[in-house]
Amino acid sequence: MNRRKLTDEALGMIASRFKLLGEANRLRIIIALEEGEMSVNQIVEATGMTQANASRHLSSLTVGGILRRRKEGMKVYYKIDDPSIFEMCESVCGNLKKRLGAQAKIMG
Amino acid sequence: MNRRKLTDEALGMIASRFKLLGEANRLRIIIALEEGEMSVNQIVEATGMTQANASRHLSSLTVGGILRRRKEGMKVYYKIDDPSIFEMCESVCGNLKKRLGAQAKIMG
DNA sequence: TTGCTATATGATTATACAATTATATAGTGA
DNA sequence: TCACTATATAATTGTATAATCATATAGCAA
Repeated sequence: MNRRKLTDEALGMIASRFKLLGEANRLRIIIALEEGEMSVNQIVEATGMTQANASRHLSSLTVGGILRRRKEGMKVYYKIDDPSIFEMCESVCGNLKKRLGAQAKIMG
Repeated sequence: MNRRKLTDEALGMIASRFKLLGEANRLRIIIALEEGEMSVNQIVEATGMTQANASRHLSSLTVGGILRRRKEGMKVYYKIDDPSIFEMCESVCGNLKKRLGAQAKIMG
């Protein structure tokens, strides 16, 4: 494994992580979980997604290391495992506000 | 426009921004431009992409507010317009390292 | 066992989008 | 004008993936 290869691999991993955040429904899940741990059913209710769809997204977020899964009896609870994503969301939000503000200025 | 609608719209915008970063070739462009402004041809050489493909990605990065475009004679120069993306990349990198480190530990 | 609840997953469809090829546009000089 | 360079874009193709429906699995209770 040479240096160039490593760099490409790392790049792919970084891209994957961003891609994981690049979906409104997954962001909905993350935002819902900012309050704390929730069961799948609670997440389904909070986000308005179908159970199957929520389950799929929960799975990819967990594999991607953003969420953590805990099973208790019949229920499965998810929570944020990587709080740094909130900083990133804030960073994006801040920048969007700035851009929108600038646009609003242009529009008059 | 009610509050719920606004929230969905904002969510979509945030997701779009993350999605923009969720592509290895676009990250390649961004990393190349960390050094400073470059012409399209320079970017093509630096990243190894085809000219057409690079142009497409440059366009979406510009529309998305990440790059800025400047035309000078026959050439078009691009540069980073939103330096906050570097913080985000660092944040992701840091987290990946942590995760990989933990994995390495598990593997022994 | 049967039946119920909670979650996950297989199969399918539809859509988004990255990559490529060929071509168009714009700028420059002979 | 013609030829050349630099960049953008239309048309196409292939692939990834989000959403849905139906079903499977697991845990619990009667």
